[in-house]
Amino acid sequence: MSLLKTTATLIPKPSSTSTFDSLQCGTLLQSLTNSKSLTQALQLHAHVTTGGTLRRNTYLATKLAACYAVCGHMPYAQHIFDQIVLKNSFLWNSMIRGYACNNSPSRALFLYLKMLHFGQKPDNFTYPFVLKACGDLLLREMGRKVHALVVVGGLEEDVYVGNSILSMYFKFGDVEAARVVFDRMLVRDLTSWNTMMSGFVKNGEARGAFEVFGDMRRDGFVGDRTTLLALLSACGDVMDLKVGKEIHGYVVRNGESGRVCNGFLMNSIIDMYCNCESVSCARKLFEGLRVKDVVSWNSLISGYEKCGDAFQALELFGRMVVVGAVPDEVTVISVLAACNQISALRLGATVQSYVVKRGYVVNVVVGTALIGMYANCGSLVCACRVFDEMPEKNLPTCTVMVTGFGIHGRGREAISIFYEMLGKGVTPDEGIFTAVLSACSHSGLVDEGKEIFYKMTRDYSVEPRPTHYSCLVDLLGRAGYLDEAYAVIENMKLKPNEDVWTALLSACRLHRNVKLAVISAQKLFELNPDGVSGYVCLSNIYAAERRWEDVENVRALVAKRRLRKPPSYSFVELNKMVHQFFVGDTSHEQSDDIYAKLKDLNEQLKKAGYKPDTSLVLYDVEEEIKEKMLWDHSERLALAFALINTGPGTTIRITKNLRVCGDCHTVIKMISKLTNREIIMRDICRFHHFRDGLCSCGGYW
DNA sequence: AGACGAACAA
Repeated sequence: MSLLKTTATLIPKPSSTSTFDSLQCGTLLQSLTNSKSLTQALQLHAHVTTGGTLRRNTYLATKLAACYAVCGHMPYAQHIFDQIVLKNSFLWNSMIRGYACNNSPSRALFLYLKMLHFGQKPDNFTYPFVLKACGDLLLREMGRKVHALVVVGGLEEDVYVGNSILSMYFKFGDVEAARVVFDRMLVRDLTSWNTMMSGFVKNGEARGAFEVFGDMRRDGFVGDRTTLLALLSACGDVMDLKVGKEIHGYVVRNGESGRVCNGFLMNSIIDMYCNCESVSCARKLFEGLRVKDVVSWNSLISGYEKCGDAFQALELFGRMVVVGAVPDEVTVISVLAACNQISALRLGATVQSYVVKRGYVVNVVVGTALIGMYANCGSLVCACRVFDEMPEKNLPTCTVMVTGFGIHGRGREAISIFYEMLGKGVTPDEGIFTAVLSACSHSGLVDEGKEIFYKMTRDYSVEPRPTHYSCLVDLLGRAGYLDEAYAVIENMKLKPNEDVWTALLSACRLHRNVKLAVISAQKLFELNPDGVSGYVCLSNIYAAERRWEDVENVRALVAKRRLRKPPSYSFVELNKMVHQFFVGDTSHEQSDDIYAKLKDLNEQLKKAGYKPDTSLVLYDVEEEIKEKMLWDHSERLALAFALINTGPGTTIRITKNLRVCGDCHTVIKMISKLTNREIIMRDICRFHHFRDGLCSCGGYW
């Protein structure tokens, strides 16, 4: 019997016979529990079942159930639990622990209530898991009641129970309550301090975490790995690279002792560097790691993605596959986000088939990332397919779908997803209101949008943020209700931010209202004197009125403040490769062909009646140069490249990092007719579907 | 028999 051989040393005085007595079995089970050895537990289970030993011996059965519970094998644990008539508190506690620690907090609470019902008194071993379950389920009321019971039962001095209470309040986001509990604790250990620190960080109060750390040191405690983990994530949150580097140094210096060194920490340091936007430091550390686990790869890939370097993220993913490291769901999520950034539709689709091929479950997070990728890369059809096929949808899932419909100008569908979600009893948050309001404004659904805005506070007690006001202003402004939009701003409870004034300013451009434009521009420049897009917009407004002197003044202001437009660029994907073009880019290998194509197109368009709108060029140069500058725009380069390299009738997808300019909009409309192509263009605001000389946005963008 | 512990979706 292999079990005897492998575990014989664990038993102090092995019996001379080939069977264990119950005490020895119990001791053995204890050590199996400690080492979480499920396979050996199963063997022992089979051994003690023969001859009905288990049924007769409650002591053994209890130990075995506990062992299964700790190993996370709850069906077996439950099976044995059900057969035991005399259940002691150890058994109850073990079962509650098993469920609480294995993703079944509601079952844990159910058992806890059953325990009370059967008259079994909860003790200091019961409460930590009950509190954990309340925290995980965000059951605030129940959590507070359990806390009260702890106090009544005189168990609040137990440091384990106290720490669990702290942790629960942090999960609720109730930092104040946690603070009060902590201050009243008579006994505190390192875990208490660590729980405080990580609790502050999790609730977005990194500064508080640093303060707690100071108090901890003054109280004579020395931190451990967990302390460092909390500090590292605090550094990342407030972008404190200096302290982050100090911790890195500390870990390197103390690494040999083994007290602080492990992979967890190194990965955390990579993550910290990325959050501080020092990806090169993260890269250096990553390359030097002897053992790179999947989290190391994920940390750096997501770091590149978060810092906006999607190409590096994808390259690293490629290398990961080549060296034979196995990506997981988290990798896939970051890679999809990278595809999303650079509109790599075909590549993103390949990632989806990879997910299917590897047999990964498309869980709710992966599904949500897929929807976002497809919608943002221009394939609403694929986005909808993923959405419809998802067995489980949550709030973010609906938010990306609503956003997806919104940016494609399909407001009605966006609204219906929103109401469908409300109908299922999901509580809406700020984010989904932003999504649905912006969808309304892109589709000109004024009444619907206004209604939703007022419902937000009235029916769902979500207080509008500046972003909601900017959606509302955009909604009213685009539709031409400029005075009403202005009134909304004047009556705002919060201070209007840049976005709000920008929304009004763009509406003024659309409806040629100079008076209000000047007011909004002034407010905008006060808030952000260096934001060049505001000047561009104002200059366009003056140009449309042929007020050249004012145009000149704006230009002079831009020159005086030494402002430059941020570099504008466009992406286009060909054969799963994403090509990036900057303004006036000549670095592409097909550059000559591209410019020849554009010259040719320009001539054909002029024959068809195209007149370049050079008033949209902000720089003070000659007409001829202005016209040439228009034809240097990145979206035209990308378009010409796509026209050269794809067959007739192929849909072209282009993505631009800024707003598409008015002249390009006209040009692309005409080209769609001239070449008989469907051109789908994404800019910073929304999608434009060009077909047969028309655009889905109807001129309102 | 226990509390805390890295990467990921709007």
